[in-house]
Amino acid sequence: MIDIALLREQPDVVRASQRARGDRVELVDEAIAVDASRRAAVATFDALRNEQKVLGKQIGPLQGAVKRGDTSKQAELDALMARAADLSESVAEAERHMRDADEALDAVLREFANIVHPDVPVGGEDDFVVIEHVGTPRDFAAEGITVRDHIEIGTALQAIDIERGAKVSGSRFYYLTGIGALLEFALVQLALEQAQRNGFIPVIPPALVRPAAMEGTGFLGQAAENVYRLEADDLYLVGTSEVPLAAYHMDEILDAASLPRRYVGYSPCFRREAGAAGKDTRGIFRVHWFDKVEMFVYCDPEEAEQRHREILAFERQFLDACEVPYRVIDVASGDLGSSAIRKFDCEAWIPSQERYRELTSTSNCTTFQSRRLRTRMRDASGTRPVATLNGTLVAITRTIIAILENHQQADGSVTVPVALQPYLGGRTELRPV
RNA sequence: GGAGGCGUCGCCUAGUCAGGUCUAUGGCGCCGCACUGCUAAUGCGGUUUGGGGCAAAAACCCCAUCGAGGGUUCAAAUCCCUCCGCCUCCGCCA
Repeated sequence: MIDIALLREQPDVVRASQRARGDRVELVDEAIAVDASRRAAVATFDALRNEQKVLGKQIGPLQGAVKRGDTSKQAELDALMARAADLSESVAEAERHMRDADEALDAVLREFANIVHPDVPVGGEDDFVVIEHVGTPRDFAAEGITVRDHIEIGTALQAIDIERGAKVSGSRFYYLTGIGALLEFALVQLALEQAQRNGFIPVIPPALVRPAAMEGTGFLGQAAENVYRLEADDLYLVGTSEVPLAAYHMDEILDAASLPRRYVGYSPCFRREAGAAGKDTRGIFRVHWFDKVEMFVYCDPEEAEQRHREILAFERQFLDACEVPYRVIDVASGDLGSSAIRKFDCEAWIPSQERYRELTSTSNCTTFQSRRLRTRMRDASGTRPVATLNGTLVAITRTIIAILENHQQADGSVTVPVALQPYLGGRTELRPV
């Protein structure tokens, strides 16, 4: 949710943001009108309610006097009671109006996505700006290697079992077996260790959350069709541990001295992939479930940009450890999630596809999520919403793809990145079984 | 799944049976001031959160807020209903 004060005081900033995202610009004036009528409704109710309370204070003692037998006050009491009865109806009506106006304002405010950062490249999905390339894709042809994709490699290693995943759970499901399963634990351990060195508190969060948590993090808006819902229990399966980590401090006021707070969560991620029919159907690139280690930071909004860069650096640190070539992109305005003002993606080179694909992603959500979740900070100057930021440390399936494909050898084996070796019992290579 | 208890402004707590002097009590903690070689102690004042008004800030005023929502009433922390959460016991499962 955006700041209503910004809408009142700098509507042009909001208009520019709407324009950059390709969202409706007229929404700004609609919201301003709704805000004005809400304030009028509030003022009316407040005045009537005040009158009612003043009256109530007179009735109390008067009734006490009458009860004690002072019948001289009876007429005065009756008059007041009559007025109070009238007023009661007006108050009730004013309250209904106020409540309707509150809901209307809330509804219109929720239609706004976060205010796009001025440096974000304007445009659609393809209008991103490449910030940097790291590493160089191998020239497999020069090495005399016919590139195999992660399914071929993973099947030979008996690390990935797609067929049985489909048999048991349907398309876009898989089993990780043997070295595949070990690879997950190795990646998770490497990630958690790195994160702890960088000041993150490890968290195993719940992967099922109540509607308020899902709603508050902004996933029931434009992304709703990709969320699994358990109808019988009114719970949602999270698509990322960003959800339980963002909702962790819901309805809390954090001491400014305790910021920034850095959490790193490990959880399964469930995605319906409703809009992606026919897309990336091969292998484990796009699946309904995978495990992920996710960084989440609460900080003073003043520091948000700096913290964002920091998270990006942590993502790069991990990709460097995996020894895969990648590039960093500044995602274009039209492709930002509704909560983010800016998003950097790290895309790894996928040899079988001969292109860069998203492995990790970090978003600066400023105060957008915290307003909905009522997560605030308190310092000498008072209370105000905190900023929240998130970033992937390792999305298991895609990272396994990148490692298997980029480190494949002519004999069918896969070289293990040095940083991962200690977590794989010292293995330097993975061999077909 | 069954039975019972509980939910008050950071923490603890009074108030709920008998609705109106509740503008929610007191303690702890915290902040400010005073006093004091320093610290401690003491005294005084302040200390939920959100919204609205005053052109802006401060001050001030008003409204809402006693787990959430609804109802009864001129009036609800207090009475009634529903829901949520926590605790205890029983059953079931691990």
